[in-house]
Amino acid sequence: MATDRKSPRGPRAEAKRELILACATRRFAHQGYQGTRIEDIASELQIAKGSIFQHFGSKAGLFIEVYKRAVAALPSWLSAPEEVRAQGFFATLRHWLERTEHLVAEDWVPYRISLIGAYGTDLEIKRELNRFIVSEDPYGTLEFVEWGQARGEVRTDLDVEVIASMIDWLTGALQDALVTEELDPGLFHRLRHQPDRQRARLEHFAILLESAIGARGERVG
Amino acid sequence: MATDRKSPRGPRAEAKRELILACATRRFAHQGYQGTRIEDIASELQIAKGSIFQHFGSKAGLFIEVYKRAVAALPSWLSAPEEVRAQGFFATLRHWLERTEHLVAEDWVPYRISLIGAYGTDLEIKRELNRFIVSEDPYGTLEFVEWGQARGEVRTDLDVEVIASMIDWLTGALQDALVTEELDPGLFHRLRHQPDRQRARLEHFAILLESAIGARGERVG
DNA sequence: CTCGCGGGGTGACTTCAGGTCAGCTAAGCT
DNA sequence: AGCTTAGCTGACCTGAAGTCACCCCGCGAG
Repeated sequence: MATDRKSPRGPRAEAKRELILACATRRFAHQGYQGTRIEDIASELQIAKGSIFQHFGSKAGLFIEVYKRAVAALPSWLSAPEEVRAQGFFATLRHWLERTEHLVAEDWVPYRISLIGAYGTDLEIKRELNRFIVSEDPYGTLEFVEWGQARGEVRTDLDVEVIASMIDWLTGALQDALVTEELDPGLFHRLRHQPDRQRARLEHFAILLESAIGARGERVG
Repeated sequence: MATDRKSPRGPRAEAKRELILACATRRFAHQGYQGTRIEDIASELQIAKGSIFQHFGSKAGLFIEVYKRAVAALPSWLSAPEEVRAQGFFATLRHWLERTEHLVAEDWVPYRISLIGAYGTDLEIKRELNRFIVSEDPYGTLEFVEWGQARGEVRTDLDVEVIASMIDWLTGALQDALVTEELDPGLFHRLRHQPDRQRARLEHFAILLESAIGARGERVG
């Protein structure tokens, strides 16, 4: 698929990498993966196309780098303000659910990149991205769940991985539905002009999650 | 993107459409979207490449058709055997969760196509597929949820759409994790040689779903 | 039986974007 | 100033999607 020449490593090269990444991030977010042409990035930056391949090996390599940065820039569960965390696990979870729409409005780009990584490339790339997510756990979901268990708010009768996966899958899908109409099964974009009903829907998901993983649902066994 | 010439409609043409779809389905399932070349399909069938474009307009058009068929071939929730349904909503849900691995082993192809449609193409195509899923509801999740509510097993204090979306998202993600290691955050493929532990994990998800949407969790108010 | 017609098939050709590489430029060292 | 080498360049290559002018063949009319 790609060149295996070692990419430039000097300090001068680092600055250029940043430039390329910034430009690529913007273009991927707006045009999608297929819609972004390496040639365009090069000409926007007034550099040669070959240069980009020198640095990132391939279009896929460039996207993977863009993705890692974007995802790392998204907030982790436990990075909520102290006073929110003090109110507990589900308050923290609600805090992020409610903030998602604001955060998306403020800076749409990393959410969009994360979404394009999830759905808009191909399985080869997806495998790579998934490896990254699993090994880095950038949102710190596992830690978050363990924290909730330690506080006695989250059930402890099921494997942490199972609970964390459920949270990741559900909140990920929710986020995607909020970011892009294409992925919304009619839950939010159909209520574009009724923000209070949108918020009610988010609260419904919070209720579902709380019922699912809250310690109250625990089975005696 | 594609040709807009009207595709052949005669009865003779129909047979050829079927041939192309069958071959394309197999190749998409095995090689993925990007990895499948129209040229190869044509030469396998001993027909001209142009012929395929005549029928389906573009590679994307061909895939969308393949996807619709594959998804329509998957079982809907309420198509479970009578004796299973008689045991109720969550028994039916468990029935499908447990059967997924068998069904996948028996005929991997439609699951794989559904997965490739979900993650392995691009957002343009995904929009089209999502429209299909939303408008056709091929698994009948909405109906299934209403049936569960009518039996008094599923909570009625939240919108049906919200509950149905949760089921679709979660069981979809589960299915994908079972079908393809690339999408598994380590829940199943790591336990490849311990089928009983895999089954336990599935049961854990069933428990989570039951806690989430069961009528027991309903809030008074 | 032949002729004309049109649905459908054909494959060489065009386009276009990712990827390559032999040579070049310039920054830094001696 | 001369040497070395990291990093840049852009013409070129490749490979796959998509196009289209032409052909073929089945069929009904004469």
